[in-house]
Amino acid sequence: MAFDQKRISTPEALFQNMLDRIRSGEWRVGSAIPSERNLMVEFGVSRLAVREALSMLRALGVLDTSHGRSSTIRKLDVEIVGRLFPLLLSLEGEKTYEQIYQVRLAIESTTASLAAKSRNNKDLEELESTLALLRSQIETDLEASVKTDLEFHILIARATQNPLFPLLLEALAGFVTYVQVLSCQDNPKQKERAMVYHESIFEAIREQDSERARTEMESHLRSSASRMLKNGMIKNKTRPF
Amino acid sequence: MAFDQKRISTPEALFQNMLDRIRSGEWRVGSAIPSERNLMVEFGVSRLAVREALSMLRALGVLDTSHGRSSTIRKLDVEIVGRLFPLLLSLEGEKTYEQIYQVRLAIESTTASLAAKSRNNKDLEELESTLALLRSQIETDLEASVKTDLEFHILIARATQNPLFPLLLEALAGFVTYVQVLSCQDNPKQKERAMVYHESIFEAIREQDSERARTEMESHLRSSASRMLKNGMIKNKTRPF
DNA sequence: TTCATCAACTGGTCTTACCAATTTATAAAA
DNA sequence: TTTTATAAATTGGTAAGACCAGTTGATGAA
Repeated sequence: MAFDQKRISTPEALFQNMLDRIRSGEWRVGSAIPSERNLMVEFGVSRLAVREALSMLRALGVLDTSHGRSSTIRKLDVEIVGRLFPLLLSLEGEKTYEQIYQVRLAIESTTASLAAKSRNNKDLEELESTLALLRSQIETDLEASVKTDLEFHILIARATQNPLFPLLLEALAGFVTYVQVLSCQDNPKQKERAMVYHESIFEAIREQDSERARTEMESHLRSSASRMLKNGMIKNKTRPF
Repeated sequence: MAFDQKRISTPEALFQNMLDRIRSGEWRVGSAIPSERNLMVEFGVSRLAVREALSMLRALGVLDTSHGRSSTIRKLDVEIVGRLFPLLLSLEGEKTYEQIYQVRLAIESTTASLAAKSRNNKDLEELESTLALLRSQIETDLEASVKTDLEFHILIARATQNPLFPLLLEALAGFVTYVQVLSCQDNPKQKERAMVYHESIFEAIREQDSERARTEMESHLRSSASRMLKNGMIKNKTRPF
């Protein structure tokens, strides 16, 4: 009786069935699916079961639902994969700053490099204005500058034109920012040094020098991480929020 | 009137709330959550709403439910990410593949490098035996070799001693594997070429040559990705099942 | 033809009730 | 006393019925 397979519940079965219909193309992307009432008679189940199954599709992001209208199958893009990253990371238990930093370095050295290749003019403008904002904030509102700092990094990730990068970065950064808030107030000089890096990175991206962008980003992250660790701000565990 | 944000429905709100509880650690992984009846009084909603919210958690694989027992939280099932891939592929095959590949390259070039520095003897042994298995499989069971291939990469990620890497890789690689299964049967020669790369990577990790490990890994991924795209394996035709 | 109005959809939510596993408390048996 | 059987109490699974609230489309008046 140990290997007692969990009997699939009605909503679960419906869910699988509907997923199959989507995969098989019976329910095509963009088109409307039958109403809940119709589904319940078709499957011969209660509306509750139908609604639970639909909820599951909704949770996966494959179903678009709004009040009076009938639900439609949603066009999936990589973004929904990315949406799961934050969850993935937050459920992993406690993480050290170093672990997150390692991943961040892996991601961001690539985003910098890719951004230099793929950035368009709009990206460039946004980067520049954010940089300007950041410059003003390190003199006036250090605390706010941390948020802007992160924004700058995310803009770079966005400039890769690959939505997975900003999503992943955001998920990672959620664990780190609050630590930086703690530490930045004490050493405005560090902030200024970081500013120099930011400008170098920006220049490299503007000039589409992907190698330099990568290098500068690496240096930037390495330097800020090492001071973070040296200052002992982090200690060990980080927990989101 | 136009920017009428979709009002979040009750189950949706519950879902978010519960997700937050999980993220914040209020509901810890492995522990049981309150019963549906308790939840409905706590939130002041109907049982239907509670059940729909729980269904969503279930769909993401973060909730373990069986009949008479109370539900328990579990780590996000990376498999469910994989479940989405077939749906993703049917649309923008190449674009999707490329985007995921970019992230994978970013992650894996780093894992190879870090693994060379941090691997212990046990890691080395596991890598070696997996490599041996892989070698035998490319002659006997090509299909199974795809799975072993992935395992090899994940072992490298694990050898970094940073649990975030294998986690991310698993989520990303499920997709790649799926595609490779489609394509590998046709070209065993490619498989052999990949084997050479695998061995180079292994050697570099064994010799703790992190730079070479990174380089070989990059070459390996680049080569396998380019043939994947060139062979037109992805296209849009890949409507599974 | 144009536009307002009103039915007939559609999803959103609650209530009540009962079934079916599981766990626990309880009482009987060893 | 320990063990074991048995009976609640608890938990999830499912159904049916009723309303509410947006949306859509047909109807009919201007």
